[in-house]
This record gives sequence, structure tokens and C-alpha cells, in this order.
Amino acid sequence: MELPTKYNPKEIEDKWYSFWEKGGFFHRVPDTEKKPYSIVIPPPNVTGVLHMGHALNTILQDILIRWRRMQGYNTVWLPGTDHAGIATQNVVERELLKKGLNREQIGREKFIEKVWDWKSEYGSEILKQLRKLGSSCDWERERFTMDDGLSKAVREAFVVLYEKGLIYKGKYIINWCPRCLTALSDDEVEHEDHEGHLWYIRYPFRDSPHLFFTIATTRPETMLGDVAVAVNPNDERYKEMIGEILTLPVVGREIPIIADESVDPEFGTGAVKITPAHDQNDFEIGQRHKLESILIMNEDGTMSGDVPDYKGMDRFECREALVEELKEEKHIIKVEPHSHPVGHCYRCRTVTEPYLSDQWFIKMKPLAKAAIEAHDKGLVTFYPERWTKVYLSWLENVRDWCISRQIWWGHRIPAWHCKGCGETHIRSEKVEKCSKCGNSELVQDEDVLDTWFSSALWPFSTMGWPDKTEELQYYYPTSTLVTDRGIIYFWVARMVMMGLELNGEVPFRDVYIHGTILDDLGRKMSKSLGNGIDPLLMIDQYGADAIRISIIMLTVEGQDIKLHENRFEMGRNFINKVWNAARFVMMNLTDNDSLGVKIEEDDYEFEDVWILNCLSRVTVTCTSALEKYRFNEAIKSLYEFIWNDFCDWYLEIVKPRLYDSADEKRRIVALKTLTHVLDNILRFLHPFAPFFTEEIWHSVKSLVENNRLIAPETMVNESLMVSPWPDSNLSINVQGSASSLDGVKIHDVTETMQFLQSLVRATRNIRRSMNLPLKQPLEIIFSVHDQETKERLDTHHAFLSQMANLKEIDIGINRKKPDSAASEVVDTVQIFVPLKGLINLETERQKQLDQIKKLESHLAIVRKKLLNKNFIKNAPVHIVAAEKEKELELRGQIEKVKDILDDLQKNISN
RNA sequence: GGGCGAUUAGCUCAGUUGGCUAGAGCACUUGCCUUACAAGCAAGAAGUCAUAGGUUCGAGUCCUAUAUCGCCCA
Repeated sequence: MELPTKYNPKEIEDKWYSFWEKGGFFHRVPDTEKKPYSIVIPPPNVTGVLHMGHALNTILQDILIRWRRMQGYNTVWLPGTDHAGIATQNVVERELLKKGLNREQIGREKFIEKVWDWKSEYGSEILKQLRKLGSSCDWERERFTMDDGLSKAVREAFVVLYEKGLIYKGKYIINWCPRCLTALSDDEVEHEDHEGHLWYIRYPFRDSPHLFFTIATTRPETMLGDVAVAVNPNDERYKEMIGEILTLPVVGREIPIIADESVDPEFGTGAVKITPAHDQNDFEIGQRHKLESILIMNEDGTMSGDVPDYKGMDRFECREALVEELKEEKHIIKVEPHSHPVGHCYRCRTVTEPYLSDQWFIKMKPLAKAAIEAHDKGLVTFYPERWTKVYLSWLENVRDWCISRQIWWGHRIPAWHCKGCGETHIRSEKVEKCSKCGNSELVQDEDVLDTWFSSALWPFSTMGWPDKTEELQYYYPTSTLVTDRGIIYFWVARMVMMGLELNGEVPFRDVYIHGTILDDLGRKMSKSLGNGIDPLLMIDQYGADAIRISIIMLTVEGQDIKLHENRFEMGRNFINKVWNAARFVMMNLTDNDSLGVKIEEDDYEFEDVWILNCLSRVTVTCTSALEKYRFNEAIKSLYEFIWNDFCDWYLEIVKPRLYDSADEKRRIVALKTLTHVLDNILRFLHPFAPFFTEEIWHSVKSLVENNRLIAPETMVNESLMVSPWPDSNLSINVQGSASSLDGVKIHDVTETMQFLQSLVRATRNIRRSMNLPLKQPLEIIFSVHDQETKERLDTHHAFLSQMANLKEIDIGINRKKPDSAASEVVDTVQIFVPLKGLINLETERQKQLDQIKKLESHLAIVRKKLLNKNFIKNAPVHIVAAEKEKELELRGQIEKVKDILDDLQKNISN
């Protein structure tokens, strides 16, 4: 068998992906015999291109799904895309623009056709990219928020909510994007602090035009729509003036001074202008005082209204021109620099406009209340827990949700307006005839719904809601939602509200919020900065498995990840390590004939028991880490077990047994242990790195196919994907019957191993510091102080000899140090390596002095604790005992080092 | 203004109910092409755990302030 020394992902990733997909391994159907485990993907935008954020999100879900699948759950991971109303419309509009066309020119129907064309050509690009990562999505269940089923769900949801009185239409201040020409929800507006100005403008009194009243504003251009000036009723400065009439400069309109509690006396002059059509607060004040709302802006952000000089002018130009005019007329008395938040369209970054407009809204309070209760009852749990607060505080402060959008691409609002009598009918299917007046001329509402409206239904609309499908009954509520903190309210909270309201149950039990991937300088990755790392390029360079492993190693619960390309080397190197370990095992599996061999439990040797115990421990650690969504802890435990325990020690120790064909049984037991551990390693690593583990697994499987003794009993499936997740029961199949190893033996083995490792390390240390080549076997003396230790070393002298490359090992009680020898002390064992002519006594003396210093400073810390009566009194018994143990050990060790030192002193003085 | 996170080795980060001579990967030093692996092996050097107080027998871990950086909301 020829395997390259370097793992090459390119040759195998696509092969296994299509093997899985064609083999139907991703697809499951409801089966009440089994426990379900389900995840719906946060649907990426159809316009999306895979970035590192998607990659992280996808990798995490895939790990959960693959792990649970191996655990025997009936898993479904439901993929799909989101129609991304504004974004997609923008993309297609840009395409049209290349041909010199705009959407108005080709009309709504034709435009929608174009969008669908675009969607069918490019819309599944991102899903193809997800496959490159190894995602085991159930592609047979792929959904799109605009497909027939989901559109039906959207209409149905609208009707239900409307009938419950949770949807209404009305004229309110909404956020308007003058570039996208549509309303936006509060959450779609991003606030940014702008260095602006605070203009102090004086408005003359109507009845005494030589007297003025000064207001302060950050948006002077809106004064064209002023209908009042407001002060706080408790503001002593202005009490007298309430009710007076002012003349609005430039416009000439007469406006009153009114009193409203909401005015902050500390801000500016304590008097504010009121423009109800262009400001949320002003609108509310206007409502309270029954003021008129004067719209002074067009939808595209140009000015409308009565003042001819400014009509048609852009709102920002208007601001400057108006300020100029006011200055000339000495109406501006002061300008202060003023930093204030300015809203921007999340899609196109245009400054949004608070705008009075007739829109559809969802009443949020009752829905939010239910969502809060769901959390309080423990029906939804956030990981990390702190995000609960973000979720709750949004729900507690949420205002009604503006759901209508003045765009074409999206779910058209299922409202039909009768041309005859003006009646509006809300129906999930087309209304042919007005039930009120009988007229059959009805037009559907022009507006479409916010994309997040359909996204909010995603966990159940994808499963066939409103129909009571088998899927819905079995897989809903889903088990875990994995997403980014950026959409906790956009999406997570809204799904909870809709799930509860429409489907009677929370849409998911757990919400895992992962961090954001940043560049190596800690900045967000963005197109404009050009600091993004392209996952596909990385997959091409390092392999999907390496990307997955690396990302997971960096994923500490919920923390942001500063990513640099070179981080992927760590995953790649690890995979290569496993690849080579597997190669090693497989090279030794090639020609073995175990059929005549009988194995008993006792045939398992020291190192076999040790590694099996390590395996058992890592099973517990890894599994419980995954249960707590501590992904990096899980992979770290595997990394350490595989690299440090299995490769560095077990593989090395076992080599002589493999090469020595004289004792067939010893060889077979080693091989059996090796394949057993390797098989477990592959099963462990599979959720993290599915491709290369599958590749190795099949190779091993074919090698052991006819060897019942060595073949792990789990290698019966068609794919590693559906092999069982390792369990922690420390047992290995001995000729068909399971047998476990007892606890006492394991404890002893673990301790002995640690002891032997220390001895080996100390010896290697001597070798290195003395510059002795690794190839040169060393003559060595282990001087021990009791019979028990002597026996222990005698038992394992082959181990020591091999791992430290020794010859002529002399193990004895209280052996004298040869005159010219390098020495080390481990516990109470003195290690001497006689080296005639190579020892510098003074250097050696210094080394031992340093050692004593180190040990004594440690001892001092321990003694300080033990001399403290309160420590003895208050600390738990086992902690005190451990400290006492430490003291004894240190004293013993110091004594042994001092021995050596005395000896050296003697040598020096001679 | 309110909330949340971060601050530990040169760099990136672990360190989950307080018991630690504070760990890992990368980088660094030294020696190895040892027949699984140079994407590797072996050995090593490297930190007053942001600062100041406090609680405790004991603090990287808990509390209170402060500083710096970042995110979110208004």
C-alpha cells in the first residue's frame, strides 16, 4: 500500500462529498422510533458570496449535526436561501442599468421575471460553496423564502395575524431610505455619530416682530415643515410665553409656542421646533397637541413644499442654502459643533429620513411578551448566556414593526383593494370579487413584506406550515439555532415570536451565538477594506478539513476571532499528523495473520492499558464539551490525546512489538490496540474534519476486512458518517467478548506512565545538554532508594531503554555516582550518565545548585501554606493532604540533589 | 448616556463552581533528513496574569473603582 507522506485534500474532498450525497447519507425522514435532532440553517442571502462568517457558522452546525447523527439521532439540517428583497432588487437593477434600463421602464411583471432569471442562474452559488466546506445539509429539503410553499406560509401568517388584530395599516413616522425608495424597520437603520452642528435660530414673535424666540436644531432644513415650537411646561424661562404665536422665518407660517413634558430643558435653548412629518418625537408631540403634519420632502430626499426657492433641491443642499439665507437675515445667532446620531440605510448606507407615511405594521407588545415568557420558562436557552440580556432588552423596548416595503421583489402583501367601494380584503388567496359591493375589480396592494417577515417563519415554513406535516410534528421545535449576534433581534427574537404565535411552540431550544471573524488587526472583514479572507481560496490551499479544524481551535465560546491566514497551518499540520499516524498503523496492517492467535485480557500490556485509558478519558471530555457547545475544548482534548499521548508515546513504545515477528501474540495485541484507537480517533474527528477521516476509515476498513480479530467492531457501516460516536466504556473486544479493565490497575498504570515519562525526559535532557547524538545509546545508572521503585523500573526497563535510547541500564538501591557523570533527579531517583572526560565539574555543580534553588523556593511556598493554621483549618482535606504530599516529595528530591552536589564538591576539591 | 465584552509569554489565545511552581499554537534558541510524519522529532528559553484597593487560609479566577481597546443600544 502506498500512501503519500503528505495528506493531499484536493484528491479526495469532492469524491467523498458526492459519495455522501449520492448515498443519501444527508437525508432523513421522520421516524418516531428515534429521537430527532434538527437544525435550520440561517438562510444566506441569494446574493451572498461565502465569507468567513458563513464558514464559521456552517462549520459549527455541521459539527453538531454530524456528531448527533453519529450518536444515533434522526438528524435533519435544513438548508436554503433568503430572497433578500432590497439587496436582490439592487443587484438586478444594476444589471439593468448596464443596458441603460431601469425597472420602471420594463415594468413590475417583467422585472420580477428578470429577478427570477437571475436567481436561477446565480442564486444557489452560495449553497454550492457551503458544500465545499463539507456541510451535511439535507439538500432534498432545500428551501427558498420565495418558493411556493414558503410564500403560502407568508400569506397565511399575514392573514392570521391580521385577523387576530396584530397587523394594522396606518400613517406613522417610519424610517425612509431615499435611495432605495422604501420604508425600513427600526432595526434596518444603523445609527452613527456624525460631527454636525447645532444651529440656534431665532423666530420672531408675530405680535412683536422685533422680539425673537430662539430654538436650537440639528436639522434646519426641516423648519419648512414646522408647525409649532415646544418648551417644557416646567421651564421657568418660558412659562410666560406658552401660547404666544411666532412667525416662521423664510416660510412665513404662524406657529404657536406649546408646552410638552417631553422637551428637555437642558438641550440647546430648551425650546425645540416641531416638525411632525419628519421626526418621531415631533410626531408624537403633534399627536398630543393635534397639530397638522406638513410633509416637505419627496420620496427621493428632495424638497417639496411651498417655498419655491427650495423646491426640488436635495435635502442637504437645502440645508446649506437655507442656513445661508437665515444667516443673511440674521436669524442664526449661534452655531455650535454638535455630535449626534444619524441613521443610515443598512443596505446602501444612505442617510435615512424619518418620514410620515402610510404603512403596514405588526403590533409587537403582545408578541414580545410571549417571547419574554418563553425565555423565563426556560424554553429557549442562549449560549453564551449573556446574550439573553440582549434578546430580552430588545423585546422589552420594541416598537411596532413596519413590515411593508415599497419595492417589487418580495412577498406582495395579501391585501386586495376593491376599486368599487374601497374595501380592503385580507386573504391568503387572490380575491376575485368584493364581498361587500360585488365588484370584481380588485387590485392587490403594491407593497411587499419585509424579508425578515418570511425569515421569521423559517423554522416552520420550511417544514410545510401551515399544513400539519409529518416533518413539522417530528422535527419542530428544532434543537439548536447557530447564528451571529448581529441578528438576535432581526431574526432570532422574531422567530421566537412567530413560532409561539403561529405554531404554539418556540422554534428552537438552544441558541448558540458565535463570535465574529475579524482580521488580524481586529477589524471587521469588509469588501471596502479589502481585508477579507476568502474561505474558498483557503480551502483550495489548505483543504476544507484544515479550515474547519483551525477555525474550531480558535472558537472560544462566543468570542470574536482574530484571523490571519497562517492560522490555518495549525489545522493542516494536525491533519497531516493524524494522516501519518494512520499511515503508520496501516503499514503494519498489511500482512498479518492473526487467525491462529487467541487473545486474553491479560495479553494487553502496560502501554495498551494506558492508551486505552487515555482514550476513555478523552471520550468523556470531548463529548461533554460538545454538549456544552464548547467546540474548542472538544477539539483541544482530541488534539492533545492524539498528538501527545498516541503519537508521541504510544506509537513509539509499541514499535518493537510490531517489528519483532517472533512473538506473534504481542504483535497482534499491539495491532488490535492501534486499530481500535485509530478507529476511535477517526470517529471522534469526523464531525470536525469529515473528509480525510472518511478517506482513512475506508482504507483501514479494506485492510482489516477479513480479519475479525483486528477489525474494530464499529467498522460495519458504509460510511464513517453513520458510524457510532465513541462511548466512554473502557472496553475492547477480545475475540468477540467485551471486557473491561479494572480501576485499580488503571490508576497504577497512569501513575507509572507519568513516572516513566519524567525519567525519559530527564534522560533526554542530559543527552541534549551534553550534546550527545540521539543515535548513540547511553550507558545509565538509576539509583533508587527503595525496593519497590527498583522493581518498578526493572519491570519497565525495556520501555526506558527504548524511549531514551539506553544501553547497559543499571538499576540499584543507593548506587554511588561515578566520578565523571551527568546527573538528574526525578522524584527520589538519581539518574547518572557516566561520561568520562566530558563533564565540567563546575558547570555540573552550578546546574545542581540551580536545581536546589528552584526546588527550595517551591518548598518554601508549600511550607508557608502548611505552617498557616488557618490553611490547615479551613482548606478542604484533600488540598491539605496534597500539600503535605508535595512537601515530602520536595524534601526527598532536594536531599537527592544535595547528595549529588556533595559528591561534586568532593570531586572539585580533589 | 446605557449595556456587554476584552486586557495572561514577542504574536494569537486557553485557563467553567477560587487550590497553579500559570498552559497551548506560532515565532525564538539548540541538536536531529531516527524506516508514520521536516506540515516532523528531541531538548530549551520566555509572563509582577492592565492598574489600585478589597473579600478569603488561599485570587489569573470573586467584589469595587480606574485606564485602554472593541461591539451593541439610545
